[in-house]
Amino acid sequence: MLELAMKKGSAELLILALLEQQPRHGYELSKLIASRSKGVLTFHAASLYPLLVRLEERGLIAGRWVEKAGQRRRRYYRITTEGKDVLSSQRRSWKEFFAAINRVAGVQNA
Amino acid sequence: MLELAMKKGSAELLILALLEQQPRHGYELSKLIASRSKGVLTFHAASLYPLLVRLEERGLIAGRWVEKAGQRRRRYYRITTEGKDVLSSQRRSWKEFFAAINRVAGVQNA
DNA sequence: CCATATATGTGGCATCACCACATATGGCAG
DNA sequence: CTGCCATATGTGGTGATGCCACATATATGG
Repeated sequence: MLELAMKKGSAELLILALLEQQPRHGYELSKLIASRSKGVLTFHAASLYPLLVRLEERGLIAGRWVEKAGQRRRRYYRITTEGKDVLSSQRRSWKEFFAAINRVAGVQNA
Repeated sequence: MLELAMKKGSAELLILALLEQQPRHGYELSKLIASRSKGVLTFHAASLYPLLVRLEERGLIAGRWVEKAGQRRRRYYRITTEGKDVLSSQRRSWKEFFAAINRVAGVQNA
């Protein structure tokens, strides 16, 4: 498993990117992050739900409760226009970050 | 400037990588990280010096004071054998982390 | 009937980068 | 010669964020 520290701040990017494709609920997001990263990234419920609340407070995502028979209630989130802007900006920042790390520490050709 | 959160944990990798090349002192490390990353990464004194102490306590680097006339005292650090092992392992982890982020969030082709 | 997966959430803790500040020396401009 | 900047190392307290343990509630399968 990866070190705790290096994961900090990545959850926000991952959530926004997954919600860009379609609205999803919290549990689905945690499973998707784990499966698509092949188990490398795993964000726990205690990290994820408070983060979703913060993202909604900041207006980057919008949630609504969906109740269906034979299912526990789910809160589906969709990305907002502002969220898309932030995602686009974060993708650039992460790319820049990766490039900088590679330049200094030679991760790519290690 | 990059977001605070995404930098967390990267300082350790950067320091070990720079010390792999040759022994250096704290101030030099902070300047090197800033210049080689073209200003994208900037670790402040208040982050760097405590981290150097922690790395030395963990046996990954070893420091010694060097006093020269016409210079303030400097503490030069060299990477230890154990530090090289950890660096190698961290390079792998970061590479894995980058790949995972790219798979989930599509940073590479954004 | 009980364990597991689904589904959301809280309280307290650890980690780690930051700001503000402290200390000390050399060199340069005014 | 005085003030300011770069060099050089360090501390105390704060904020952000992920984690563990725990709590709650429903559907499904053995």
